Amino acid sequence: MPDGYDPAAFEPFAVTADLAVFTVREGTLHVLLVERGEEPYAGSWALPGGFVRPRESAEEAARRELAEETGLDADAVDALHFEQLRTYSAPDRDPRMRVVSVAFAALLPGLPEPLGGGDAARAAYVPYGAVRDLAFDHGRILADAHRRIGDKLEYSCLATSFCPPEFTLGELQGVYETVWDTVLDRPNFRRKVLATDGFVEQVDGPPRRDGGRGKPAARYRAGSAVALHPPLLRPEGRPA
Amino acid sequence: MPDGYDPAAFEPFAVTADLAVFTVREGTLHVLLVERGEEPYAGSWALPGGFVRPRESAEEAARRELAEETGLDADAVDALHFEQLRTYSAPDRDPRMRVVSVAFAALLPGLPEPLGGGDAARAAYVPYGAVRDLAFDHGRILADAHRRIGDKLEYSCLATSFCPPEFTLGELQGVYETVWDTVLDRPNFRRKVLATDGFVEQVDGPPRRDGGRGKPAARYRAGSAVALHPPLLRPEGRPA
DNA sequence: GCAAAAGTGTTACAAGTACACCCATGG
DNA sequence: CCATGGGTGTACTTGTAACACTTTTGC
Repeated sequence: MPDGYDPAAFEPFAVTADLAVFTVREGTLHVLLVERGEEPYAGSWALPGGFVRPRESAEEAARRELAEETGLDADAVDALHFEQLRTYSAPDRDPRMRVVSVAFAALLPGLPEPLGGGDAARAAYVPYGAVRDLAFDHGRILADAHRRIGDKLEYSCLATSFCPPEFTLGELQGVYETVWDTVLDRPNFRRKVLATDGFVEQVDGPPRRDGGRGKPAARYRAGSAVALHPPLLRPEGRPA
Repeated sequence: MPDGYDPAAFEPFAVTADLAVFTVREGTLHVLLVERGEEPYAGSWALPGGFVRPRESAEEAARRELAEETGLDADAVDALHFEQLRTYSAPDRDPRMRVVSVAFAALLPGLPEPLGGGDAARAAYVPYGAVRDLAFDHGRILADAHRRIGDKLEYSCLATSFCPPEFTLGELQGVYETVWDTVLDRPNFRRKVLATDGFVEQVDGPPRRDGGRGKPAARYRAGSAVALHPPLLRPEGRPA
């Protein structure tokens, strides 16, 4: 036993990994939520998550839980952007017992992934703006996650994680506009992205035809860069 | 009991709060370390920290532990900059039992604070560059904390937390140069800081005489701003 | 032809960089 | 009078914002 630790003197702590999973669908930011089946908060929506098992880290638990909830296979989940947010440890955050939650943010490309089987609980992608009254302190966690993702778009190449393997600059710009709820100048956005080494790289071959009107767009892949120097700052004064 | 949680099926988790406490002393970045008295890692240096108690959050535990280690009174500790870093949860990070550590970074103004009583263990401010072979994964935690503090100097007004209540712009610049291990252009630094509303505010009265040579410097206090728009970017290509 | 989306060019302005230079003080 | 640190001025370069304009497609 560690010095200063008397197991009998401490009520047990449980450790959970909770996830704020974002995706962009049809120009709207969505969050993956599950409906709780039991008290407390039965019938409320909550973030997906679960207990960290004895032989796994919080990161491993988060990936495992996400695979279970979404039905994605392990390889697909491994490829996703995952990021530890922070840990929520207020003593009363769960009325039943002492639960410390390590929160993660994850980004899904906006594909028509149906929610596979997984747990019996109902799960759905809910528009971010329509989310209300989550269970526990999950509303707070979700708000923190949203702020973090928005901030990270400024100085990292994160936005490509919201896109399928091949995408157009218009789609990439849509990610920024959706998460920031703002409108960007297309010519400037384009120059900025292309001027950043390793942010995106053009794919050879015929341009993208997605059924819509307008000129077909060139296709791009995510590049090898991670950081964005200089940053792509979000317009401050005028939020759309 | 929460659904899906069977206390008997899980070995107990212990939760600790560990601290990376930085201060600038005589132009060098220092970290507060404690010497371990017991196995494992007896005789090694480690980050200060301790177990989260049943009725406190990890943040409260961190502040309590810091007060105990440094001998600072509670009010002084409450005024310090505190920031949750991330949580370290690898199953084998402590060989004795399952310990999840919520890590924090804290900044002390560089005053000649002697280390008060506190625990029996030896504690010291160690130059950051001289730190080697910390116990557990504390080396990793400390490196993460250092990177985070350095990054935050760029886009927040954090640097004033390293300074006493009144300081000169030269001292503030010294904080940046010490943490980043670089040299900044004084005129540009000055303009940048003064151009940022609420970063610092000048104190009336006679200029600062600190015994040294040179023109006496005007004194400043930390302002009310928290963020730095636009950021004060660290020079990239030429470190020092 | 017209709307819609992609892509190019240009201009005006703000910000960051790299200096040269003057000021006040202690030794 | 000179070394040292504080403070001002300025030219140069880079990055951003705003906007006009051309191209290629579907209807």
